[in-house]
Amino acid sequence: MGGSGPVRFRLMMSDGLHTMSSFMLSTQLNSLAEQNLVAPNCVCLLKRSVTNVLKDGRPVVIILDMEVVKPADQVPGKIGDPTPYVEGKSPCPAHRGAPRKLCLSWTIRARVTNKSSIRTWSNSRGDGKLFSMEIVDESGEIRVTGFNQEVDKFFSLIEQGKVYYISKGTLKIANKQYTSLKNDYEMTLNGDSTIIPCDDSHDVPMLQCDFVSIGELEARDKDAIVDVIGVCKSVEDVTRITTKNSREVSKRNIQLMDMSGRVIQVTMWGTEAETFDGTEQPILAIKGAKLSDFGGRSLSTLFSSTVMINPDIPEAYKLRGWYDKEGHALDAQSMTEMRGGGGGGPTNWKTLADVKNEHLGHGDKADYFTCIGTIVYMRKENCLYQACPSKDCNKKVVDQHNGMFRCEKCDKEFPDFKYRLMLSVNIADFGDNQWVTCFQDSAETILGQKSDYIGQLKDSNEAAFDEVFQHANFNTFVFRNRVKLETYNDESRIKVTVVEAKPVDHKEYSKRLIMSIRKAAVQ
DNA sequence: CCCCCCCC
Repeated sequence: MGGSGPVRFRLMMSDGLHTMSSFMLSTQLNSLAEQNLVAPNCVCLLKRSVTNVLKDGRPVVIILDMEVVKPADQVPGKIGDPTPYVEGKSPCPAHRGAPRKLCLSWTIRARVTNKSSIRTWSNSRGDGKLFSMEIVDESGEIRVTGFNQEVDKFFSLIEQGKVYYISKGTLKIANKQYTSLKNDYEMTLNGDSTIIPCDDSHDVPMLQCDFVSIGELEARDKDAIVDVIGVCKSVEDVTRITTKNSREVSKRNIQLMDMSGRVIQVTMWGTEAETFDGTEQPILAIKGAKLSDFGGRSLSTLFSSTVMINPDIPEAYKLRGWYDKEGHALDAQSMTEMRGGGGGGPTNWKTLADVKNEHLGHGDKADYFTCIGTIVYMRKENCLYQACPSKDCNKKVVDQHNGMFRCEKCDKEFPDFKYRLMLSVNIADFGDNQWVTCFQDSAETILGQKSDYIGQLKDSNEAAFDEVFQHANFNTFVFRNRVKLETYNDESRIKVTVVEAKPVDHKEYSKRLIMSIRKAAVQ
C-alpha cells in the first residue's frame, strides 16, 4: 500500500482446516479492527469479497463485507488444527477434494469513473477504433479498453458514473507512462467479455485519487501523470489557440494552490476551458493531470483527465476551510515561473509607492509590475514622431526637406512617413505618482484614437488635437510596466515603460481589494 | 491493437 493512504489491516483467517494470511480488510471495515471487534480467534462470516492476484502470483482476498458472529472472548481458542493453505496443493472440500485452482473466470462489479470518446487510429500495424474507460471498486481501479467490435458492442451501453458487472477481459501490463491509475494491469475487452448494468450500486465507491502536494511536484519527473487538488486561486480568460496541426482549440490557465502554500499553473482545454467558472475560487481536483516543465513546473489536463469542481470529498472540505481561514492571505510562491517577467504569469501587483520603496528596477534585469493608475498629465508636445513607412520598421525618419524622408535603418528614402506615438504620461494612484512612457499601442489605448488620426489632427486642427488629450485626462487604466534604472551623464534615474495599458476590470479589481483587506486584517 | 493530449 502507498505510504500516504489509510491504514490497511491484514488478517490471517482459518476455516478449521487451513489458514491463509493474505486477507485484507477493505478500509471501510477498518473500524472492526480498530474497535477490536475483529480480534484473534473470533468467528467471522465473510459476506462479500474480491480476490486479486499480485504480480508474484499470490492471491489477496479483499474483505468487503464481514460480520463477527462470535466475538473472540466467547471463543475458547483456536478451532481445529489448521495448516497453511498452499495454492494448488492443499485439498479443498468445496471442490470435492480436487486441488483448487485460481482461474480467471471472474466477474467484477465496478463503477465507470471516466469514459473516453471513440478514437480511430491508423499506423503501420493497421488501423481501427477504440474507446477506454476507468473503473473502480472497493479494492482498486483499472483501465479498460475496447477495440473495434467491442466498441460497437459496448460503447453506447457505458455511462460514466454507473456500475456494471464486467466479466472475462484480457489482462496485460499497464504502461505507467500514460496513466495515474494505481494498477499494474490494464484490461482489454474481448469476444467473450460481457458487461451488464448493475442497479444496486450505492456501495461502490466513486473515484480513487492519490493526491500529490503541489510543493512536491518540483521533485516529480516531467510528463508524470498525477492527481492534484487545490484552490483555484485565480483564473485567466479563455483564449483560442492554433495547434501545430492547425487545429483550433480553447485554452484556459488557472492558478491552483494547496496547503503546501505553493501555486502551480494548470492549463485546461476545449469545452472544459470554455465552461469553467473560477470566479468563486472553487476547489479543483484533477485525476490524471500531466506534469510539464514549462515555466519550471506546470500542469495540463489530458483527454483522460477527470476534473472535479468542489468534489464531495474530505480533502476538498479541509482545503476550503484552510484557504478561507488562512491560505488566502499567504504570499504563495508559484512553481510556474514566467520567463521575461512580462507575459502570462501571475501578476505582480504594486502601488506606485511600492515601486519606489522596494527599489524595483535596481537589479541587473528589468522588473515588471502592474498597477492601477489615473492619468493626471500628458506631455502632448513631441508625442508624435515621423516614422519609417515600411512595415515592421518604426525608426524615426529624417526630413530631407525636399519632400523625401530618410530611414537610416532601411537605408532608404521615402516620399511619405507614418506617425508613431511616444507619449510621456504622469499616472497617479492613492499614494504616489510616476512618469511613464507609452509607445504606440498603449498610447493609442490611452488617447482612444489611432496615431495616424492624431497626427492628422495635429497638422490640421489643433483644437481637435487638444480635445483628444482633454478627453483622455483623468481616465484610469491597468498599466503593466517594465522598470529599469538607467544611467546617463553619471546620473541614474528610474525609467518606467508601459508594456500594456488596458481598461480596469472593476469586478476583478474589487475582488483583489477584498483579498488585500482580508490579508491586512490577518496580519 | 491505443498512448493523440494541443499554446506559451
